[in-house]
Amino acid sequence: MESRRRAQGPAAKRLAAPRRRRGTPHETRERLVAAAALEFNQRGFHGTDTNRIARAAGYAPGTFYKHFPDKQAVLLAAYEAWVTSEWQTVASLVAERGSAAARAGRLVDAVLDFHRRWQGLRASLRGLVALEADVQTFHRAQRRRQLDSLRALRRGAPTVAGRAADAYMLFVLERVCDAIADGEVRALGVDEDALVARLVALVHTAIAGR
Amino acid sequence: MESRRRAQGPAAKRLAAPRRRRGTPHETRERLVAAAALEFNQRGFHGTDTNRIARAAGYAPGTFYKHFPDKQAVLLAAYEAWVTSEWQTVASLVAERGSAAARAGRLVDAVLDFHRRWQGLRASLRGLVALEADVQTFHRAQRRRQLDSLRALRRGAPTVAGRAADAYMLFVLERVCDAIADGEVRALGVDEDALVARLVALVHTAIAGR
Amino acid sequence: MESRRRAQGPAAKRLAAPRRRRGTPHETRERLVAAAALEFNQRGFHGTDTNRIARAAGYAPGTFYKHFPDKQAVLLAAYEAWVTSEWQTVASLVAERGSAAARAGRLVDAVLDFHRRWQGLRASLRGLVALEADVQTFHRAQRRRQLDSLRALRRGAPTVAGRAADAYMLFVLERVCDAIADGEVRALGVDEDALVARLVALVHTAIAGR
Amino acid sequence: MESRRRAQGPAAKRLAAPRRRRGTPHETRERLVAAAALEFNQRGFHGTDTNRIARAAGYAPGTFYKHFPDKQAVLLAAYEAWVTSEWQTVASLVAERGSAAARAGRLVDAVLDFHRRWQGLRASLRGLVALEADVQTFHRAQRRRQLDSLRALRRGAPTVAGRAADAYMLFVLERVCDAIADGEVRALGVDEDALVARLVALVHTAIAGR
DNA sequence: GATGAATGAGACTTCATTCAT
DNA sequence: GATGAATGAAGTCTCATTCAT
Repeated sequence: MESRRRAQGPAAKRLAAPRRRRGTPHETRERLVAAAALEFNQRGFHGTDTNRIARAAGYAPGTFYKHFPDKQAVLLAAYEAWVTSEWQTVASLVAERGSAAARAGRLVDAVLDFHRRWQGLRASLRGLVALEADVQTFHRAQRRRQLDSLRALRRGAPTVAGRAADAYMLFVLERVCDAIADGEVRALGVDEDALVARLVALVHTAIAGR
Repeated sequence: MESRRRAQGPAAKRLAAPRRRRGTPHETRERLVAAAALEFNQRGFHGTDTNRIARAAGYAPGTFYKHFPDKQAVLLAAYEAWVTSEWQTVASLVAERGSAAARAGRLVDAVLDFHRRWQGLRASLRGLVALEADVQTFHRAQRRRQLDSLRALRRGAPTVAGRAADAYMLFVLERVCDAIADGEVRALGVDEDALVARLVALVHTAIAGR
Repeated sequence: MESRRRAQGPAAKRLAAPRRRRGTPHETRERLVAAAALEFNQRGFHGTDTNRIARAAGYAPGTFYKHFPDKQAVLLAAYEAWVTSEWQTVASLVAERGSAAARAGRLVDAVLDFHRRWQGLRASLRGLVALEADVQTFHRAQRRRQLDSLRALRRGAPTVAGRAADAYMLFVLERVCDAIADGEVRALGVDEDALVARLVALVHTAIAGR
Repeated sequence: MESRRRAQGPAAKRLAAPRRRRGTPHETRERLVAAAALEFNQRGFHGTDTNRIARAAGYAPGTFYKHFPDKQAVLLAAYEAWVTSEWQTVASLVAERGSAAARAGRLVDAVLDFHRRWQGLRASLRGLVALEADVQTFHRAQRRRQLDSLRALRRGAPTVAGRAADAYMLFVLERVCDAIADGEVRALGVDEDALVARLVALVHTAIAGR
């Protein structure tokens, strides 16, 4: 009954692991971010797990942690990719030729499209921004970038009033697009076009001076 | 029926008796809802657990499930309590005497106050509305109630355009108040008063016709 | 391809869980400690896991964490139980009637027996004491208790020299008993009885004055 | 055969080139052993991983497994290197001229120094010796070498009694030096010098006959 | 009605090991 | 010989939920 030690035995050695090189680490990371964005968008941050994200990207669980320290880190990466992409689109639309009205219309359409595609991710994010300090910090940094870009677009004087107007526009645009994107507007029997028209008017004012 | 106390043995300790918080089932339920609202507000839906909620309310884990089928159910109950309370306040403010401008100001203040107090709960909710069918259904029902109330307040013609305007106002009010409530506005260096002024103007227009 | 949310479905509810009340929580805890002691003793701290300990004690994995904050905590509990038990035995042997020589002999036998039974646990402990601050703190507290008890047993002057002699005895007793207990002595072709005799002599000196 | 450098493109960065540490396989192995010894000493066997060891030695994870079949193998290699080094030092000290007392003093100092430097490695080892058959076998082989060396040093009769005395001395020396090395003695308020004096006396007896 | 110990699926993360390059 | 991205089994811990008392 004594000294029953050394229990590990030969089975202590870990098994092999067939693996396929599928490009650069950077590509792997991108695949993970893309898979995570999709997962978060469809099931929410708390509705998936890192194993599932890795599998969706075509990798084993461990691979995830070679590229991100934890689950929250991909969220941030996915968030950043999305914001960057959206903002580039917006910036190029604003810079286009054409009447301010036309540009405003295209801009609202583009934002609406982004919100439709990333509705779930956005919803998850809002919950996390309120509770996770890192996410909040990141979110505010993005917002600041947006505001700064807006100011540059306006070429106007960086008065506080201007900044408040910009912020107001961002909040309104964001919220109304969310409402349309997640189907709330339609479910409420509210006319989407009427809301879009309001948004276009709002944006028009903001970029008209340019 | 309320005298159920632990029979105290002869050597009854001087320690404050465990003091069972008894009462009607309704009271128990209310305490649970209140505790849940606080918990969700502070730590988010995924940041607490039902045991913790029960304990915060002064009950054992099992008690929770005597009153709610699952965790989501309290969220809905807490949500309803909050919306009802907010809307009663709003309705009474609108109904007050005084200029539309004054009433609009008080209304915005009140909404802002609610958002400040329930910032965390609101943030959690947004994530859940997008992901959980039941929460979404519930949320839309509340929204419909709000729109219907607004229409009644306006006493105006229930045109679709009016409904769109009301919805727009709700979305804007909600989003900007959230931004102020969670500190985003201040962190961005944006003038809060300027934003509040915009909200008041918006609300003023909506209730002016009354 | 949009809004594919609400993925949880009915399977989101957790399943039932038949459970049997097997006594007081205190008894549960004791069973867990006992099972952990056995596991650590046989497979080492890093050779088992908390799920296995729980199962060995007749419980589900979660039960473990109702009684201990983490794996290290049971280690400490098992350690304490063992030290207490050993020291009670030792103290009662020292207190017995009879010649100092006879008592010294019985004491060494008893210590040796403890070391034989808890050899694996002791070995694990030594590694942890060096690396985990909490374990080290705990270990030193136990050691201090031993030294204090020894001083009391000696009834002698609490001189530093006396304390050094006591510590020396403890270390030697411990190490040689370990060597005998884990079979090293026999494997080396060294005469166990000769070593035991040395220990008895050492202990005799220590308790002779009493 | 050593000129394998990354072909540097035309735009070769000024950054210090990756500087491959090449050399004979033997050198690679030695570096790995040295790095492992340090890692085990600081963080314990279960506190590091083979990737970390490889990196610390300046290599990639795969390189480790070109030189050792598994993690345990480096431990053994590090252990052997250390024991050999210690024993060479001890042997040369014993062989020195001078009084037995002086030599005993220097020997204890040397052993204590070794224990201080390799405290963590030693602690890890003790846990593994009890649990891993290979480590135990290896450890006993080393011990036998020590005992045999001691006998040779004594030039005396290889009686069993003598062997027991040698073993006793080794155990005591080892344990007390460990206790001093890991700070336990000081933490207990025990006089280190008094313990060292006892060790010197013990060693003196052992080598006096020489 | 309330209790609270117990459940167990499952999420997050680690790391010894492999193999295509 | 070396590389290092990838592997995947496994361990630690959580928490929504149940049911015998």
